[in-house]
Amino acid sequence: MGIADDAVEVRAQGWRTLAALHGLIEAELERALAASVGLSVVEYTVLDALSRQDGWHMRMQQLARAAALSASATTRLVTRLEERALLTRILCADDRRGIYTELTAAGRALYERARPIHDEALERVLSDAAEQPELAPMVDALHAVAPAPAR
Amino acid sequence: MGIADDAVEVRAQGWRTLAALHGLIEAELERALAASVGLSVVEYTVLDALSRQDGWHMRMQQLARAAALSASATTRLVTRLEERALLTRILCADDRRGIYTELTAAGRALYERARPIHDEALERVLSDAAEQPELAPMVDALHAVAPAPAR
DNA sequence: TATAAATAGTTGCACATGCAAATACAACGC
DNA sequence: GCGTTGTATTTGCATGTGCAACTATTTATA
Repeated sequence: MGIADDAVEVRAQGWRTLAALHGLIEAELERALAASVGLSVVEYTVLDALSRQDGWHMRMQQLARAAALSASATTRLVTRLEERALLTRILCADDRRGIYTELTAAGRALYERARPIHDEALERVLSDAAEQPELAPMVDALHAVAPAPAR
Repeated sequence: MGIADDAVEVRAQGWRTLAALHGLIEAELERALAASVGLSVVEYTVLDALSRQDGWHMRMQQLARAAALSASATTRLVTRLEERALLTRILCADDRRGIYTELTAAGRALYERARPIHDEALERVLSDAAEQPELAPMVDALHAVAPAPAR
C-alpha cells in the first residue's frame, strides 16, 4: 500500500469522523431545541440567520443556502414558520419575483429564548466530544475557525 | 461583550462551518454515487462498513451506529439493499433476537466499483473546500485525524 | 420454574425533503 | 415592441426518516 493509498484512507477516515461529530451535535441540538422551544435545528438555523441580518430581510435563496436546503424545502419551511407567526413574507417591489422574509416580534422573542438553550447544548456536546480521542482534533478545529465578522 | 460571550460565538461559528463543510461533501458524494452506481451516501456507508468487517457480519445495531440512523431506518435500509441482492440477513443461532447482515458477492463487487468513485469525489470536494478560507482549517483537521487501524 | 424486566428488530404513521414541472416575472436580442 | 431565454418561487409526487407501539427472545428475580 503506497502513500497515495494512505492519503485516500486518511481522507475517508476523516470524513467518517466529521460525519460522526456532525451527527452527534445535530442530534443533541435537535433534542434540546425540540424539548424547550419546539424548534428543529433547521428552523433554529433560519431564525438565527434572519436575526443575524439584524432587522434586514433575506431572500428565499439566501435562506436556502444558509440552511443548506433545496428551494422547495425552503418554501415549506418558511411557510411553517409563517403559520406559527415567527416570520413574515414580504413581496419586494423592485424585483417582483423575489420574496423577502423578516422575523416578527414573536419570532425574535422565541429566538432570544432559544439561543441560550442552543449555546449551552452546543457547549455540552462539544466538551463531551473533546474527550473522545478520535473526535478531539475535529473539535479543536471547530474552535479555531476564523471569528465571525464584528457585529 | 466579554470573553465568555466570544467563546459562545466562536463555537456557533465553528458549528456553522462544520455543517457547511458536511453539507458540501455529502452533496457531492451523493451526486457522484447516484450517477455512477445508483447508491445514496448512507447506502454506501453501509456497504463500506460491512466490507471493512472483511467477511464478518454486523448486527443491525452496529450498522445503525455506523450509519447514524435510527433502528427503524436501518431496518428499511437493509431491506432495500437486500432486495437489490447486495446483502443478506442471517439469523443468528446463539441470540435469536439478533440479525446479522453480510455482503453478497454482488454487494462486494458493487462496493469495489463504487469505492474509487467515492474516493475521487471526496478528494475533489476537499481540494475545492480547502481553497475557501473559512473552510480550510476544518479540511486540515479532517486530514489530521488519527489513522484507521491497520488493515 | 414462573414472572417480570430488558433488549433486538420490525411496522404504522406522520412529516420533511428533493426532483421535476409549473408559474410569474425580468432581461436580453432583434 | 416582442419573443426568447434565464431566474425566483411554488406545487405534485415519491421517498427516506424518526417516534411510538408491537412482537419475539433473552436475562434477572423471586
